Amino acid sequence: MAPRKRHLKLATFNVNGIASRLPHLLEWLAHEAPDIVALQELKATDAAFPAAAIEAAGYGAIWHGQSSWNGVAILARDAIPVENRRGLPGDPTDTQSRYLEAAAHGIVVGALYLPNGNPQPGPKFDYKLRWMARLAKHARTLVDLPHPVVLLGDFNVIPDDIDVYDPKAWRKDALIQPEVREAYAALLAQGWTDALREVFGDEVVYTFWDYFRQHAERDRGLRIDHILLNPVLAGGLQEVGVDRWVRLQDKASDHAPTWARVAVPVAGKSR
DNA sequence: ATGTCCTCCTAAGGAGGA
Repeated sequence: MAPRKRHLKLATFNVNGIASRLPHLLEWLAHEAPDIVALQELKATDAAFPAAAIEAAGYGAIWHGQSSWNGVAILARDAIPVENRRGLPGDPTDTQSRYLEAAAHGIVVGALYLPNGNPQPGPKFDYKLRWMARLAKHARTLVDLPHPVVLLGDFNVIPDDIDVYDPKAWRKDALIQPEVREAYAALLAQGWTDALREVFGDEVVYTFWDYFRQHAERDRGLRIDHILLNPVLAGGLQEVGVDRWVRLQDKASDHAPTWARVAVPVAGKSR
């Protein structure tokens, strides 16, 4: 008998303020029914997280908030994520809420909001590079696990020139600097599969459009929200997508929900 | 160089971040 599999939709969405984006989030959850969701830029304290509304929508959640900035969460449809860790190891003085890790639906989920790093050069860029080094060190402990692992979120990295509408316009930006691209490439080289690039091949796909000059309407965007699969999970990659309709709504976040559909063996039924 | 949107602080716009 063939091993039984089930399909899971894994998504990441930088909401740019959970308080102002809650209606969009709930509409998107109802419409697309992702199984696992990583949220970034909650811009809210733990107490202000709208757990009741999200639970009413059918999702269990864990979150790591912070006043004004940052803030990440993991949602699971009809399940409560089991938390593994909050915060990346390697710097006890780092107080920014940017990493949360949990198990849900049989998958290890590392949800991250990588530092923007602008202006560059400067202390914020240095922090970005240090954070990426810490991420790589931790990711190394996850990639070869015998379980499915996904590392997803707003990476604030433009991996290649195809991932930005105008590389020259962004050449001084932290998201495109050679050190940042090299750090991202080195992370992938551990054995992670960049799900969107894997499926899109040499086709352009964006996940973020800034608020200036009607860039969303004109489709002048960046690909900076990424979904990385370890080898166990990459074998089941089926389909990817970006829900651009969410970005084109009124009062939208500057990011669109980005997702990958994967097939995973049902626990205990396959070998 | 510019533009736009979100949050906080605290009562009206300004600062800081992206």
